[in-house]
Amino acid sequence: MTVTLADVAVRAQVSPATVSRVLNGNYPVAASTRERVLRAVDELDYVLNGPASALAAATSDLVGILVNDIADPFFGIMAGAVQSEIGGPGGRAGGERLAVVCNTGGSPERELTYLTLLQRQRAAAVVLTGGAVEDTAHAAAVATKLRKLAAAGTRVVLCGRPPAPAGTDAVALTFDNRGGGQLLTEHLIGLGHRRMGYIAGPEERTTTRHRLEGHRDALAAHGVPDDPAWTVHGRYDRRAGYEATLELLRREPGLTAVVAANDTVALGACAALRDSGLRIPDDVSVVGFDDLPFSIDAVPALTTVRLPLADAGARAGRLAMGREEAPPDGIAQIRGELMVRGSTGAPKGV
Amino acid sequence: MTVTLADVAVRAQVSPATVSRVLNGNYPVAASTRERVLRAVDELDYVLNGPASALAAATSDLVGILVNDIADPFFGIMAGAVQSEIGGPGGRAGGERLAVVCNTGGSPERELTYLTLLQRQRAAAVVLTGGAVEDTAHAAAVATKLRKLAAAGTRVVLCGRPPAPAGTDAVALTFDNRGGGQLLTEHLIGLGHRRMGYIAGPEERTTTRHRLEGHRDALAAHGVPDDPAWTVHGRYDRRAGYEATLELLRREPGLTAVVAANDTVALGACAALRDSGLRIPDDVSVVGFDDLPFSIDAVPALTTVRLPLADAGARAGRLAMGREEAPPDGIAQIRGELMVRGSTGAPKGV
DNA sequence: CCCTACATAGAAAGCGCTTGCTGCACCGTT
DNA sequence: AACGGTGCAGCAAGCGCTTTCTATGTAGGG
Repeated sequence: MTVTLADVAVRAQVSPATVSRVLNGNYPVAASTRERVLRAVDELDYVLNGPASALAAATSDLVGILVNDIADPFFGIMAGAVQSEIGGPGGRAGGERLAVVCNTGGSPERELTYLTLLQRQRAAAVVLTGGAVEDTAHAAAVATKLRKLAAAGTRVVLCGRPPAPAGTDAVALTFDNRGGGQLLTEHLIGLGHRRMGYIAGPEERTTTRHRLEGHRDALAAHGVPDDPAWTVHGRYDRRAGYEATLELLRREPGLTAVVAANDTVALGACAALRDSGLRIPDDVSVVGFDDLPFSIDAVPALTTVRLPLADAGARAGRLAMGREEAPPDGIAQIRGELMVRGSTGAPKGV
Repeated sequence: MTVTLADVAVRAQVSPATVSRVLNGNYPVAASTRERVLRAVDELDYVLNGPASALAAATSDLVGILVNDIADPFFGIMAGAVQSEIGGPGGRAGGERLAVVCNTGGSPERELTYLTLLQRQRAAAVVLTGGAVEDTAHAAAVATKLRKLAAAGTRVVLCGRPPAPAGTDAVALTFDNRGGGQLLTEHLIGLGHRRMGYIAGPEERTTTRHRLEGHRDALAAHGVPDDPAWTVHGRYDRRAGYEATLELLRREPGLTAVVAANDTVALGACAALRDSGLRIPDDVSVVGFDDLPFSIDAVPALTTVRLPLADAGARAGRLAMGREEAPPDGIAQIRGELMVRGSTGAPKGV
């Protein structure tokens, strides 16, 4: 019923082997023969059977991209950039690759399951984005999985994620979350803030920890008091930012600034402040992290740290395709850039 | 080197056929045998070879999701919902399916290429999201492709997209863009607006046309003048909204409202108005479309039409899996809900 | 004019899995 | 006691492609 390689071969009056070679272009085929084959392909409207091809060649053209939340532009931007580089349609590379974007929802189990699924598909490469979960058992399981993937010829790239344990020869592009956190808090300290609330992400994520550490480093470096009660953990979403802000205000009505784990959380914080009758930045300054597209449209525009998400994703894509050399030691630290905008100002009375 | 079904069979002292049947669970296998097999699978850490399985069974567990822009939450939300329903890890269904999210960037060619790629992979289902391009040649090409996919057993679902030509037995979940556009403009007319600018999306998209038609229908129905110069086309992004607004202001400084093609564009419009020294909604009212999460955080919050993106995506996922009955005629119209918020008010002097 | 070299095409052996059919116990019937 | 069922397991034939190895035709070199 469906057209197969053999059908094309018959029509072009050549052997199946020749058709395969024309299609793969990795073996000399006389120009006239090639043309005949291509015409037959066209006339029969032949479409290669991917699974069969993958089975015979022991590799597929699938590239997996693991993200925590596909509805979050933070991941969408990276995923899009990866995809544009791996040579899918419209990508600049030749071979046509299919990007498989997998939504883990931040769940370690799902992450593992997706890795198995990709292993099952004999994926050509896997890109893991976003922070890792700090759970020893899980980290070990992931490392094992990655090692197996690598052993099976799947290239593994971490994008915006801390390096995997040694042994996994995965290339890592990590964001300098710590440095970014420091930048932000130093900016606030420089403006005169001394009582700053911190809305952190989920406790067990590396991203959360690093950003928070950066904040604390800055506080310590400048001798600014750091009350544990001024830090609240929550999810990386608007709602969490809203609620955490109300909670912080309850605990310390005298806060002059709120440092949010990321831009989305910061928006929630802004909403909560506004609803509490506080003006930004006159009463309370707010900072975010990531510089997602909408941050500039907040009113006032959000002071934040810009992460080059698209660049990082593109680079990860190239690394996944072996089109770019891995950084020394397989690790590259990517810095963020402080974007000072309207949501921060000097505290009242300074 | 890699463990195969045969290895497991040897270890469990059964035939490969039995192992396959245990794994697929679609054939009676004695409990004791099953257990032995499962233990062997576990001990050997066996991972099924997807391509081989797909080849032999003539179907795969890949589900394709085509989106215009993966970095846009509009699509991210739908894609995430589809994915959670198709039974990937964490999904409620049993079988483990891999969602392949394909980023067309709105390009017809890429759309076609991706469909071919999915056809090549013998995808179990394909979900197309977002408006279609109104180009006869392209539409015909897509229809042909969809027909072939369907013939090959791939289920096709359109989500937020107008129904495909008859013959393609694709189920369509379409958004009532026209009705939504009408709602918005009627709301403005009701507030007293008479000079409204309209920032439309790219000309050739169905979504663009339908929303614009809704707007014009409302104008006509209420006898409000409709100057063609008050409509500007642009892309569906913030930048386009910003520039289009400046252009509209240049053409007609007396505008009292700006109707944007979607929320993202509306944000750009707000920024342009603000930068022009105009207050929202005191000087100019603004409305968007879609009600993306960030719309409520705009200041003032955006009046818009809420589209149940997550619900629609989930439903599309279920349809793609054959877990939900198709609507009569294979078409379901999904209405939007008017969300009146702070960005609209009566024009000055009313 | 024969021999070696090169360029191309073909034959055929899998790749690892699924599945229709067959085989064989064991059981309840007549 | 012979027989048809029924429940499980195995055999073996592919699924459609890639790729190694071999065969052939042609062109040059001696």
